[in-house]
Amino acid sequence: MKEVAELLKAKGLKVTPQRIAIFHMLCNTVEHPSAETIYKSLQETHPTMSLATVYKTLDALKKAELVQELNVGEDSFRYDAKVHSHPHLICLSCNHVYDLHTDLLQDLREKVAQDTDFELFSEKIYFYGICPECQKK
Amino acid sequence: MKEVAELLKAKGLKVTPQRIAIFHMLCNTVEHPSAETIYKSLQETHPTMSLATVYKTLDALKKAELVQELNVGEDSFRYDAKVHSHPHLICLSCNHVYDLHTDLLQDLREKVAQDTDFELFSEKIYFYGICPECQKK
DNA sequence: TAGTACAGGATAGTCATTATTATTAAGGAG
DNA sequence: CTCCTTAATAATAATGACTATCCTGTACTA
Repeated sequence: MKEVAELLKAKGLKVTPQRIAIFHMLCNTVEHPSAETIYKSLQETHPTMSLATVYKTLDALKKAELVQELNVGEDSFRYDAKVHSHPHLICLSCNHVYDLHTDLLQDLREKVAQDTDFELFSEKIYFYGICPECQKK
Repeated sequence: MKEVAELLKAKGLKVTPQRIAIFHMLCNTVEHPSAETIYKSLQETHPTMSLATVYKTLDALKKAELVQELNVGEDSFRYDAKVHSHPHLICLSCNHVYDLHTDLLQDLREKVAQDTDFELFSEKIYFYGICPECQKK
């Protein structure tokens, strides 16, 4: 919990209970929640927190590069505290979003940059399919 | 123009002037337009066409797999008549979206499927950076 | 050519996100 | 530690992309 506050401060963000709660929650989940989901799951511990605060905090965290925004094709964004660029796997059955840790994409950005003369900063890579759990059903 | 109608019919879609216009426009652009953009650019030739028709047509084309929907992180979707899965390059300066034709990603889906035990159907890959044009400025 | 199912047009509704505004609290200076 | 300034929060209204509705019109089948 302490570290969370430190990270915020290190980025020049004012440290508030709301920001700590949201960032802490994102750091300790593997779920890639949406703003709405974050809001609901913090209702218990922070019942007075406004949904607008969640959005603004996520925006602040995003700009501070403490969080990345995922765009898996749903009607809302999801958020990931693992800010290092990595691909995601989306199960079309249970709608879970999983991190993919692989070195298959290691030099990809560099190679693409060479091929296209683009100056590349980041990439978003999403794979869509059925997760092992759902395949069993 | 004829082929466009044939493609629609082949997919069991009723052939209407509006659908022809929208699909034809998508087939002959490299711009990856949004629904709004499509609507505006067809105003001249089809002034009576409703925005709702654009949305409904795009939905029909998407379901018929004649078009793919892109989600580059803007507040609206873009559409691409090149339905074969291919990566896109987004210029953060001019906001243009470019197709990337490369074989760097050839066996990627297969490898990822093996690594993760997912059954994979598709992927979306976006690279973000500055295009050669904008770099000159 | 007539009938029917489905597409189009107009527009109201929905829902995620953003803007607004008054209030409150964080964090630095003294 | 207390005051002050600035920025964050809460509540809520507004925005804007997209969807639903509903009635009219038209593409296709026989």
